[in-house]
Amino acid sequence: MADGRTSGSISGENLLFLTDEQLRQGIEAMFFAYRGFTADPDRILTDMAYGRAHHRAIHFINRAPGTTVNNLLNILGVTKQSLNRVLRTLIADGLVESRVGQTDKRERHLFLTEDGRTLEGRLSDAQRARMRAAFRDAGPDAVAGFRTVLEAMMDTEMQRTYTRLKESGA
Amino acid sequence: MADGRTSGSISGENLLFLTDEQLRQGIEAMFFAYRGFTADPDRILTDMAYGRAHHRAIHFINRAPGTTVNNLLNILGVTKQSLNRVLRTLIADGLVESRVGQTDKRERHLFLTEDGRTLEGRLSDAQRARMRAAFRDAGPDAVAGFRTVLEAMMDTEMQRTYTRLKESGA
DNA sequence: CAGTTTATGTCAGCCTTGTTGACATTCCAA
DNA sequence: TTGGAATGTCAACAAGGCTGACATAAACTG
Repeated sequence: MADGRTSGSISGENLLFLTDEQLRQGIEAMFFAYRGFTADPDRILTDMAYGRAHHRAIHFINRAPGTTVNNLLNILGVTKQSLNRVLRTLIADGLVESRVGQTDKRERHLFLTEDGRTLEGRLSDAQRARMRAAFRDAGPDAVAGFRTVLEAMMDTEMQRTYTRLKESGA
Repeated sequence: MADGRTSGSISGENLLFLTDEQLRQGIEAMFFAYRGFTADPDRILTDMAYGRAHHRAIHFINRAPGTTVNNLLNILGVTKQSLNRVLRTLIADGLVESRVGQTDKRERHLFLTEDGRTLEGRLSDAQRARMRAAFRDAGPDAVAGFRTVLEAMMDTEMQRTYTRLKESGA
């Protein structure tokens, strides 16, 4: 199967979109598009002393204010030690506030400060601008397909996290 | 506009797919899906002493055998120093062969060895399997939309590279 | 055709961000 | 009340980005 020309052509249906060549194009599209996806916020971040990891933390703290470190860990899929380094700098720089939980004092609840929200807005605006342009160029049907495929590419665990965030949103 | 509810609702058309909330969901879908996209090859690679950078190099050398280092640099969008570290280990381990150009002796042309092709197959199979499952679940129309949006998300320079590769393919 | 400029690739060293291991604090249940 | 589980922090290391300095080959220029 490694170099078979079509991988799903056993059936009689029109499965030409499942040929290895089509899949490879999808893989490469994913690779190049992700670069574009991160390019604009990355540019903003390197001007300050931050990286993509800081952006991710800021994004999800903004999305779910008061979230715990542990919850953020599950969303981001990194180790707590790795996240901790990022959080430490964000807290030290006054962009994130960490409050000890009142019911469970082991927990730290995370919030963006005013400065944090300002930076979040800058980063979001940049990233959304590109996404908006892409969505508008592609049209609503293409966008629906885009999201369907992306969801199907996630692990079930990620899907659940994604859906939970989605539903908490609007 | 940073926290406006809709960003494109000036027009009378049905532009509800361009609301900030929809864009944010697209952003998060991209984030989670990319994790899934890289998860399977990553697992294979960490067993050996390689990382995602090695995978990318192997992928595109396989895609365009005989490519020069400089060409690969443009495709991957990293610095030559960064790529060089990866190439050096791949060559040392006998997965990639580097031949001095005959017309222009400054150039090095890159090829996968037999072992290199074997690893490439393993990685490709893993990544394609997930992509195939996602494509099949989503169906051909969704896949078309997926690719349309991803292409619209690339910089024009990347789009050109992507298209060139695509057309050289089948 | 000699000297300079350009193209290409390599080496050294730094930074971000991932990893594992060790540990302090807090909570809860036996 | 004490021992284990949960939560978060600190230290040290590895991968893979980056810039800067440099060697060599090719191309250009007077």
